[in-house]
Amino acid sequence: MFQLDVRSRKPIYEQLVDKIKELIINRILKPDEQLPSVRMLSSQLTVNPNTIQRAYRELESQGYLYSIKGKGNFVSAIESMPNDNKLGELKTDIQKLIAEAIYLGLTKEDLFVLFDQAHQQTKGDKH
Amino acid sequence: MFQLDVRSRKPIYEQLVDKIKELIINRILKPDEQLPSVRMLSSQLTVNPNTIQRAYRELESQGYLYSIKGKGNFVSAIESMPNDNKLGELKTDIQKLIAEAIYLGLTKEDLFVLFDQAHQQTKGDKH
DNA sequence: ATAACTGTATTAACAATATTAGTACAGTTA
DNA sequence: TAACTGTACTAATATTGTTAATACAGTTAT
Repeated sequence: MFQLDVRSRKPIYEQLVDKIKELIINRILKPDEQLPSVRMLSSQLTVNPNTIQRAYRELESQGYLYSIKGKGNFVSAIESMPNDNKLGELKTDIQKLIAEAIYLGLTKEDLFVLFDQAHQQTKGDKH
Repeated sequence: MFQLDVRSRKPIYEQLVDKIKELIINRILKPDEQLPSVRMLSSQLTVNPNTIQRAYRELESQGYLYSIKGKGNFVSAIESMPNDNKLGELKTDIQKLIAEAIYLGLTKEDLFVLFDQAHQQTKGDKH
């Protein structure tokens, strides 16, 4: 399910957060779908359970997951997410990267392509 | 010249890299312009010289600065930068963020606004 | 040539953090 | 009750960011 790079400078729990978030964004994991349990995933990835739990907790605080004690961790419905400031912060981040990319030669057309590709990923399996 | 947050989880040298890169991208620092010396900036910011040097070295390896021993650190000309892969990596990063933002409701029009704003920043004082 | 700047390198020490390990407790389900 | 879930806590270790002190090398002006 996951490919981790234990030698990376990026912490394992952050890699996990990124990967899982990606699966949710690309609708591979659907709302209310259950994630692997902390212990199962930890043994699959040969990583400490605490590390998995930390990733799940982080995703929960970001609104991508909700957890029920004794049952498991589940994907949040988009509507139930704290959408308010999150999109604004993302826009700020995107704008910074765009500014840098423009400096290096990015055109408006390039950006269109990126949008369309991203759009396909996130909505591709909607129907 | 800079505002640092020593209590941030983000390392000081990374904050420096980001700030200086921003000044270069927004053409506040022009090509071949000299940056403050390692020791001057370190005493201004009350930060260890090694930390400043690390930021400069990082920016140099990214192609934004070049350094001459005994003279100082200077802003690279855009033409002399290793443009090749850098823009490609940026595009990948941008696309990831856009995908996440789309999931949270970003529209194509939103993205246009971001582009235009970024474009103004980077080209605003060109004439 | 000397003085006073520049960048660069190296070593040691400290603090914060990521990760592992082990254990324990609490809720759910069959 | 048994076996699964999440959660909490403490301790030990490894890595990394940061500081500190020192030294060396190139540049520039006097």
